[in-house]
Parts: sequence; C-alpha cells; structure tokens
Amino acid sequence: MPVKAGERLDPEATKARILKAAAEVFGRRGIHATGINDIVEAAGASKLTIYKNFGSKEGLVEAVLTDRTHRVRAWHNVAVEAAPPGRDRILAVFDLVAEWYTEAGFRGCAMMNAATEDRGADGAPRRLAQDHLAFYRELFERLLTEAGAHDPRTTARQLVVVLEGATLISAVDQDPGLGAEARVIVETLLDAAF
Amino acid sequence: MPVKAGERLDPEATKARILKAAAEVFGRRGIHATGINDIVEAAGASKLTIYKNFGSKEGLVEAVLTDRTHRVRAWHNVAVEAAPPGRDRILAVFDLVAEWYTEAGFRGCAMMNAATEDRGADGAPRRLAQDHLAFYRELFERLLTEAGAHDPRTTARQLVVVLEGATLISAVDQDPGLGAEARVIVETLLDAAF
DNA sequence: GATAGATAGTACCGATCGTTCTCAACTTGG
DNA sequence: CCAAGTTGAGAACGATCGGTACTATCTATC
Repeated sequence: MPVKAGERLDPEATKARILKAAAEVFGRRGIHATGINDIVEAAGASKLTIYKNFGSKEGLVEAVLTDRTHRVRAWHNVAVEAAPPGRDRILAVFDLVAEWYTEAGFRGCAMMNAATEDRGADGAPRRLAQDHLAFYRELFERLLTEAGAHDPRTTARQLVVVLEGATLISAVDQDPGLGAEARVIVETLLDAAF
Repeated sequence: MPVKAGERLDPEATKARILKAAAEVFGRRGIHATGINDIVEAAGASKLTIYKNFGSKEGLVEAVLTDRTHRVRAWHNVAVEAAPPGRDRILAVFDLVAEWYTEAGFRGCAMMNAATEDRGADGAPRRLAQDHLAFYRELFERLLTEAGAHDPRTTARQLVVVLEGATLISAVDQDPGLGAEARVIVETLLDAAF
C-alpha cells in the first residue's frame, strides 16, 4: 500500500520518526546485528523512504549518532545552567548520567558503542565518538575553570575517564548503582583539584 | 590439498594457532565484521578444522574470550606478585595496562568490546565480560585489604571504573597517554583510601 | 606398508544482508 | 480535478555469511 490513510504528509516528521526508531533498535540490539528490515518494522517506514532520506545504512548510522550527540550535549548544557555555579555544576553532569543509568533498556553511550563495533575502521562512528569525548573534556574544563580549579585541563580529562568508565560498566553489568559510585569518585577528585 | 608437507601433526598446536589468529582478527576488525573465511586466511587452517575444534563461530568467540581473560588474569597475578607489597602492588596493575595501551594495534579490552557488540544478548560474551570485571574487583579488593585501606570493597570498585574508562578512551582516541592519566587518578583515590 | 586420523582446499547450500526497483495509493498545491 | 510529490508494501538482485560435504594428501602408529 501507499501512504497511511488520513495521515498528514510531513517529510520532516517521517525523517525524525525513522531516526528515533533506528536509534532505539541500534541501541538495543547493536548496529551490526540490526538489519534495514528491522528499522523498517520499528519505524513503520518503507525502505524507499529510508534510502531516500539517508542514502545508505552507513548514512543512517551517522545521522543517528549525530542526532544523539547533539541531544546529549543539549541536555548537559541545560542541566549545567540550571545548577548553581561552582563544583555543583560539575556534579550536575554526574547526577544527569546517574539518572540515565536507571532508564529501562540502558545500553551505554551510543557513540562509544558504535566506535567499538567499528574498531579498526576510520569512519564516522569513530570520529563522532572522539568528538563526543572532546565535548565532555571541554565542558568539564570550562566548569573547572569557572570554579577555580588548579589544573582544569588535567582534572577535566580525569572526569571523562570516570564518566565513560562508569557508563561502560553500568551497561555491561546492568547496574544503575554506578551513578552513585561515579559521584563519590568525582567528589574525591574534586577535593584534590582545588 | 591436505596437511602442509613436512609439518608435524599436532592438534593442540593447531587449536592454539586458530585461537591466536582469531583473537588477532576479532580484536582488529571486530567480531561481527569478521567472517569465518577471514579466520581461515589468518590462521592458515581449514574450515573443517575450525568447526571440528570449536563447533561454531559462537563457540570460537567464546573460546577466544575465555583464553583471553585467563591470560590477562595470569599476567596481572604475576605482575602483582613481582611488586613490593602495599600500594605499589595496586599501581603495578596500572603500570601493566599503561604498557598495554602502547602496543601497536591496541583496541581495548576484548571482553568489554565483545559484550558491547553483543549488547542485548545474554550470551557468553556478556557473562565473560562480567566475570572479567569481577576478577578486577576481587584483585583490587584483596590488594587494598592487604595494604590496609579503610574500605577495600568500595575503593576496589572505584579502581575498576578508572581502569575500564581509561582503556575505553585509550582505544577510541588511540591515545596511549591514558595510562599515565589513570595512574594519577589512582594515586589520588589511594590517598583518600587510607 | 597398511590403516587410521588430521588437515587443506574447494564447492556448495540456505539464509540473510544492503540495495534497487516497481507499483499502487495517498496527500498536496494549483 | 489534475499533476506532482510522498509513502508503504514488497519483489528481486547480487553479495556475503555461517555451516556442511567431499576429496586429496599428508602424518602417526602399529
């Protein structure tokens, strides 16, 4: 059949629907383990529409990851703004990820997962994963500078290690408790950083 | 053709050769991206021999990961024994992984990578990854108890977060410098743990 | 030297993959 | 109301995948 009866024709909404469904299935089952037909089923979209919008599976993966990293950055920027200046803003980042770990079906960071699946290749996933890490480093360095840390750059890099380590282990062990553990580590590191 | 001319017939050595080659290719390109024919080529073994020894690709993957985790544990146990008792033994673990990060073609922890590729599935890779994390937790807890830390269990879990975070980032960024960074974090955490 | 086991090489099978194509049915805009 | 654009459903294609079967030829053992 054709277009669903009675529904509006909105290419932008269709594209967004595919992106959302693809992100969900890629995240849950892995990128390599997900076929285009799985996306078709999850998105309720046809192959034609998917390939018209994204060109290839590789293009869809890149679009999903790009969308994801932008959303994550926006979430963190908003949460940081909402917290009082100083060390609290750094802890707000870890409060946000601690909440994230408790979500049903939490499977870790999409960018790190994609880069891991693609290890060896020098494509978009690896690049986006590196950009994602760089975002965290710059965010932490900015917050640490504002708060008056002795060596913002070094401490920022340390916090990224803790963040990604906790995220990975929380996903592998399916243990939301890593959020609290990460917070304790961060408090110790911050105590030494001022 | 048959068996290579002039070579000794040693089933154990053949099995070990396949395991070594499979570990190398799986690590370099990823498990899903590696086909049985890639293993055939890398190991110089026939499909018949591979399937006679491991039953299936899944069986081969499990054998590779099991072999890997046992080797890693042995390396750490030896390195720890060689270090003087106390905090130095904990730092010896991180000195070992720092060296590991500098190896050409370093691609991160095979168990975490496999579990990430297999996310969603409850198979051998996830189980072996969890066992691998448990090994590190027990190792650190033992060393921290010996050294007289206040809360060995909590600190041990923190060290695993640092270890896996540094390993992941070192692999994604292809940056061996994470070894030194991890060491600094560990020293700070140890200062607070006694 | 005969027999049994191990192995490489290769052809092959069914399933699945990413991708392209066709067609019918719907909406949108003039 | 009609032409153009959009979409869903699915057939079809070539490639590749995991896995099996077969054969030839080597080694190991007695």
